[in-house]
Amino acid sequence: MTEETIIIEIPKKSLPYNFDYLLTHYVFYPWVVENKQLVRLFKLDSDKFVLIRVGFTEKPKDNLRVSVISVLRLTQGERLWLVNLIKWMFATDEEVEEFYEVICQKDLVLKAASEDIYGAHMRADPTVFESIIGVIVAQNVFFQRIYEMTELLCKRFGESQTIKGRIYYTFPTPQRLAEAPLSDIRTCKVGYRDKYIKGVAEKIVKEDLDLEKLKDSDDTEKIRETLISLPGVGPYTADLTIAISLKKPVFHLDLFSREAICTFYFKNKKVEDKELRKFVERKWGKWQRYVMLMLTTNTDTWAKKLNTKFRLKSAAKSLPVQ
DNA sequence: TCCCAGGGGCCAA
DNA sequence: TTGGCCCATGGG
Repeated sequence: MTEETIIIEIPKKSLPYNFDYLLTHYVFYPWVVENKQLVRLFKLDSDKFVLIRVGFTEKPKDNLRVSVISVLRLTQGERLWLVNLIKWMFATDEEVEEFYEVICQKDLVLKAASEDIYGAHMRADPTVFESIIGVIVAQNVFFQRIYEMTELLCKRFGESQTIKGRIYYTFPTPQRLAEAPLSDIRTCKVGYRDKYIKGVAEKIVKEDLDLEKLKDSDDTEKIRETLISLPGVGPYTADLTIAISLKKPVFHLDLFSREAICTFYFKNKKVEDKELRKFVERKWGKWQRYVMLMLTTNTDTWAKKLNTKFRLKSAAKSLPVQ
């Protein structure tokens, strides 16, 4: 068992950086929060298990402080791979200053929405597959339930390691979910989504798809088509996956985001999807996915500042973990 | 009990 | 192409 600490500097141009936001919002399994650190287990291609604990230090400047525990010593290449993955997941190179200091300041709604999570960077999943499963699980349920579903999936189909007396899980691989009986997946309380989860996994395995390659493409229309060809993936799942996993400038329309846009920008009037898309793309361009993050995070809370009632309850805040 | 939820597949017009 | 229904599960 080896342990080392890696410091990842957050470039000045990427500030402000709100780490507290990451500790308290959208913390889905296999991520867990321990002692103000985001903790999770990975299995590398070389089959080595690695536990990372990502924390934050402000002095002498804003850094991610990552503690890496591995059963077998990592090679230089593996360490580099891990650092790049963490930078990607924690969006340390995303230059959000213009968004928070300019875009949000000149818009009353975004100003209210951004106050409590000012400087938030959008955390990305390590793989596109994980994002797809995460979004499928979010279809047609109160968002609060996806915390439980992802936890059950990881505990049932992920691999585990016990480190310092605690047990940690990896996110399930496509292989593992592809070979699982539907009834086993169903035990994770995912309901009718069992066949979507297995279906996506099966297609990836059978057709030897490499969804990570999509990160290199800028043809979002093509990417969208590719994703929608997967079972259980429609426009919502594809768009949200592209936004959170591929970091392309798109946004997702769902019951929640439609209602948010119509409430705050169209005086509660119902508006066609086509028009909503045009409106968002034109108004916010490359920042549209950050705008959607603001509009859909803790909406019912900040709406009060605008003397507006918002019907739906946002479940962006994860339940407090010990 | 019924209704609804941060959709997608399917099938009839 | 569009509109309705169904699909599990859990909370109000």
